[in-house]
Amino acid sequence: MEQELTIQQVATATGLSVHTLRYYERCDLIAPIHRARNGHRRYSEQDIRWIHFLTKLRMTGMPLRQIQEYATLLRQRPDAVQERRALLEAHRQTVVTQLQALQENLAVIDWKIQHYKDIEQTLPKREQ
Amino acid sequence: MEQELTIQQVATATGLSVHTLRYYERCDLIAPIHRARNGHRRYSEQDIRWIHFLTKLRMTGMPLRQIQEYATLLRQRPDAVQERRALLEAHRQTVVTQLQALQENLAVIDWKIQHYKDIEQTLPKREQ
DNA sequence: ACTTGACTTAGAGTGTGCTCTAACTTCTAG
DNA sequence: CTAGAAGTTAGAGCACACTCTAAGTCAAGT
Repeated sequence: MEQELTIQQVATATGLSVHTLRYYERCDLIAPIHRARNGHRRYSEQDIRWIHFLTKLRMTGMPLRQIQEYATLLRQRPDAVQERRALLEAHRQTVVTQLQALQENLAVIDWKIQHYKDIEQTLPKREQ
Repeated sequence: MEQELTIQQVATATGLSVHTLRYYERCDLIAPIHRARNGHRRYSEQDIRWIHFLTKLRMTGMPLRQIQEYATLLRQRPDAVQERRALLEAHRQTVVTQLQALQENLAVIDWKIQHYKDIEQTLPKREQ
């Protein structure tokens, strides 16, 4: 029942392009994928799960370099749970900071939008 | 009482580098800055205010291209308040979406961190 | 007169993260 | 047997946002 997916299927399932999947493997973000007899990649369930998680890391802005470190740790020292947690917590902190900054800057933009609305309401005139 | 700042002072005040300030001007994100007799830039209060606002836009991920459009609108059609508001509101929407995605992905990372904590507590063993 | 330091320009270089190309193989269907 | 679709590789190319360099100008201080 081991379902092995082709690169195209994985691309569809994860939203990454086949180019990106190969690129990530080249950069060691993904461990060397098992090959069919003809040399084509066959992704396992576990591969897919990892790819899903790595896209979460990417989408929170973790650089490929750091994901690569995490991935290496995961493969070479699977029992180094603490180290992996430390990496995730460090990243978590940068995301939280990023989130706060984003909210503050959004507030400024919202304020500006409101300012424009006020101007529009007090009849079409000029403004800085 | 018109305080005119040098590029270095503006860099310090805004957190941008002098290189970036000149680059932004070249890209039309900043209107041509008034020059002293020797050709050196002298930034006005208004210039500073605009640069501060543009950094908010940048920090929320607005591409330079879009900021340039907004800046052009601001300079060439100062009474086009509605158009500027439309640009800001479109951007606002992408920021809100971005914010939501960030929070969802952060939740996944938090879940993973908690998972690691659980493993660490149930004595040093292995894990996927 | 000379050095120092802040500025100027055009243009080259860099880092990140893809994205695409060319040339090739391999499998399947007609 | 052949055409076409899907995969492979190494490596080139691209978009974005800076970042730096080289060569020069200019004003102030010693």
